[in-house]
Amino acid sequence: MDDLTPRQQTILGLVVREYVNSASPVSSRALVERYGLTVSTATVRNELARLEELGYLTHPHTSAGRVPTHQGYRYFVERLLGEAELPLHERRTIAHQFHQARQDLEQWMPLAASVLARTARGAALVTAPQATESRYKHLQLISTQGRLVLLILVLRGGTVKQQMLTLIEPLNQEILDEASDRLNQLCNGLSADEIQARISALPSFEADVARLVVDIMHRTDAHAAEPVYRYGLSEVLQQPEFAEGEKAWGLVRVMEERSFLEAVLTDVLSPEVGNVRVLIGGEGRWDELRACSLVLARYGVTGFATGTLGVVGPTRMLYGRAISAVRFVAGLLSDLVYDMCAG
Amino acid sequence: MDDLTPRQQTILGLVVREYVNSASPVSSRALVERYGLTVSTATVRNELARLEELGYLTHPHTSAGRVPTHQGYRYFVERLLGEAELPLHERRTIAHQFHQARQDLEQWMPLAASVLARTARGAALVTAPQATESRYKHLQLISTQGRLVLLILVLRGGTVKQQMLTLIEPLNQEILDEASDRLNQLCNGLSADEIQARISALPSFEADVARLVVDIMHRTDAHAAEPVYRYGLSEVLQQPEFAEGEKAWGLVRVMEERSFLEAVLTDVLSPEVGNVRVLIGGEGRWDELRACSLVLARYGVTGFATGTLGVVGPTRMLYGRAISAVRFVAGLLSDLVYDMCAG
DNA sequence: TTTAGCACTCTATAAGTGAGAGTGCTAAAA
DNA sequence: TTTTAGCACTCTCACTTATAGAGTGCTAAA
Repeated sequence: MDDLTPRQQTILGLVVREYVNSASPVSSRALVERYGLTVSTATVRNELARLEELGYLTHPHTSAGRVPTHQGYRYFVERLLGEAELPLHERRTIAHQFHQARQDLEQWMPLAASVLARTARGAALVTAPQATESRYKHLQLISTQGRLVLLILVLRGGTVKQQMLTLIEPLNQEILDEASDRLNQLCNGLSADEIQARISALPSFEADVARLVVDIMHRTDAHAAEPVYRYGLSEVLQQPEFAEGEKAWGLVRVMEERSFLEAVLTDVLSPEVGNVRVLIGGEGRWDELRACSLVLARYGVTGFATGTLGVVGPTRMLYGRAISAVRFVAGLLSDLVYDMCAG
Repeated sequence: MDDLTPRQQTILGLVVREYVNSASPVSSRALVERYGLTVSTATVRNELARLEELGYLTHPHTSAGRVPTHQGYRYFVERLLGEAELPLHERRTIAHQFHQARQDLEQWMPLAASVLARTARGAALVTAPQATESRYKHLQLISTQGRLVLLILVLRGGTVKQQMLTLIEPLNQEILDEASDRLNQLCNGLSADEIQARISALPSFEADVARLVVDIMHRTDAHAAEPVYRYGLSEVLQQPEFAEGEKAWGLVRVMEERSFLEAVLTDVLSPEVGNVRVLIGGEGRWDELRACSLVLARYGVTGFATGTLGVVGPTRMLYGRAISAVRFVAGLLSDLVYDMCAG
């Protein structure tokens, strides 16, 4: 993968841009006319042929224009796309929306998804932040009726888990309060294993509750089921490349099938909060995603709680917008998580 | 809409069944051969022509077989489909799965969605149960860091709301506990408006918290944002009728766009828990849904908390399975809600 | 190295053809 | 009166053929 001449870079960039706009193969004439190049179409054709030899472009057929290959998009994303930010007014609007929802934890995720989808013009995915290792913060037992008790467990990082609990014999609220008070004092800030180690010292009812708590925390750590927020799938499916349903399956699967998303995420993103990553056309590993690109990032605070967010679209995607939108929203969410985690 | 002769009913039923299986227009010969009718194809043809005159069937073109119209499906669903239940072994399997998840509140909804989708062979939608009028049950204030406090509000019916709260000056956990204890004693079982009426009698900090609580409860009652659980969209999109993307838009929209779903639900279902309702081809009111049918039901306990669930698929849907699956799962969820609400 | 010019290739579109599926109608049979 | 056999008719589907146009690749000159 030798380096391209400046002119080749310009032309590759223009082909990508033009193709992203028009959704149809780009001809040498279109490039010269629309972008006012100072060379002739023949020259452009020579360069296009060279770029094709190098693997950055293809031909759907002999007499069609050029279309970027995955490698072409990759080069575009990594070398030709600056670190542009979203325009100031968009950043302002988004920041404002998040500021308004600042207090309302449950709004963060759906808001992030819808903002991301609209800004990046793709389908957005956001997973709730998940503590690296869950740590006990607070427990509440609420008597419901007879022997049914609602257990509410708050973990560090703001995760709240609820579960039903059936007692062998009815207990009134005061006894429940005493038990939860004792557990709260004992377990504050501990991990599942640390609580486990202390169970034997507890009276029988508290021990039962503690066992359940440990169980919930283990399940949480195995990140079995933090919800995924989605938005914008229907918009993306209207793109011409998905007119025949088959092309869209991979996209719908990654949006819907948890295990598939999980596989892609663990493969593409490191567990640390870091840079935005781009997965183009499944990158050889996921054939269903041949027609899609994903722009992904982890947000949150490494070591406390992290989540992921991203944009899914056709490979013919507005990478610039998508990347800056993902970066910006990830930053906002990280700030919110930071506020929560510092405590 | 006069009544059909028994033979016409039989034939209409067979056309629907055969079309649902084969996904292509049904000819008179196919009916006679595959279902061993004791009349000739010509007789069947006469009946088919009559059924078409009456509006139950159509012709894609002169020399194609018959396809049911929306009216045809409607007649099939209302008159020809018995009140069949799912086979025992499926009911057992499903009941078992719910029994296992009995304790784990957060699992109910996703479980219901996936069971429903698999059983009814369609895309499933489930909304969390929502109290008719939310009633205060329990409040917890948890100090996080400095002036940030996590407020957890439990409502009757098992809804848990969480929200951040920024204090003017830091307060330690004991003071917070005292405040929440006082509010818990005062507000237990009250509605938002009843709490509102008592705010003036409270000391300033408690009053602030109570105002926030009232706000949250009002927002909840306006059912702004109870989550919707989905499952099985990708399967449905593989049906031949959605091969060209356009037909699928309506289906994807109803699965994804909250406001659209809301509109359909309020139009089709009464607020009371009741029978399963079927919406065929948008029933004239939603053009986007021309190619889809919805099988919907409300579950829960009228007057306490209700939610909705349903199956979305092509009009060429297994109505029998879908209806019995929706009815069965709605029953199971209602039982679970009943257990919660009785307290 | 660039460019003008031109032959060449391939698609997209339309039009035409024949086979086959399935109907609708008619007239006879039950 | 209902059912049925028979047959003409219609329309789609798959395949072929023809044509126009877009866009390239190559060659030879600037």
